[in-house]
Amino acid sequence: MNALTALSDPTRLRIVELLAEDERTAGEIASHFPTSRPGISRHLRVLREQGLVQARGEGRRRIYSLDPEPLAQLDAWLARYRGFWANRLDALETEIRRRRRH
Amino acid sequence: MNALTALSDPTRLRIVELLAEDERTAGEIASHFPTSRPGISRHLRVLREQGLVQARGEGRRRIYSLDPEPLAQLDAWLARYRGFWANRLDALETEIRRRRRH
DNA sequence: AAGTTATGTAACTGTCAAGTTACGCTTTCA
DNA sequence: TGAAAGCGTAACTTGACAGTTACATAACTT
Repeated sequence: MNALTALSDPTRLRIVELLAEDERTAGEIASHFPTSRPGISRHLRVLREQGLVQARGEGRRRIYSLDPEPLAQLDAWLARYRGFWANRLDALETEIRRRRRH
Repeated sequence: MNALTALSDPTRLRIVELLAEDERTAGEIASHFPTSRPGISRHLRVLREQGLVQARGEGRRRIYSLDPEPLAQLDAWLARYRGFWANRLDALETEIRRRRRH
């Protein structure tokens, strides 16, 4: 559940939200925060290491995009406990999900 | 998204999993970890403060149980991005969810 | 070629949180 | 009633991490 540790920082959480909208360069991302650019660079590194984002180089800039895999994992983890706050519609969701697992 | 910070610690994550099975006393919980009992006590405090667990006193012991609310919130947050790893069945889920919001 | 832009890394600092031991309080039991 | 059981809090230590400034590198631009 590495997504949890990566997302526990509010800045990184926000970065993920930004990248969910659209991919962005490191600079664009940094411009959304009061934090210095190197600081953001390190956050991006953490997100990369945890597999939450991917970076591809394009000329002198690096374009970051979201990699949903860890989020999907987190979602799967949560699904196990979804019964706790379930109502009928949620039960249906769970059923769908269970069935898809084949 | 306070669940994220609370669950970023692996011990606390495990505690939540334990309490998802069944409610337990502080001592029972602590017995599952190498950490000292006071250490666990502090983790429980964090979980309490973030609303993830509830404690009720029963004689000289405290019985902890899971409060799913923050997990439900986290689930709702994730739902916004579920499209990223979606297939058709997931799209149906989203639709259900959206509709329930009334 | 020289300067500027885009980005990452290095080294340092300060804060916070998780761990420990020692202690205190309340409840049970012999 | 005194001892033990069950928990929590206090005070301290230590390690991790987010933030900063300074520097390095690579790629456009003129």
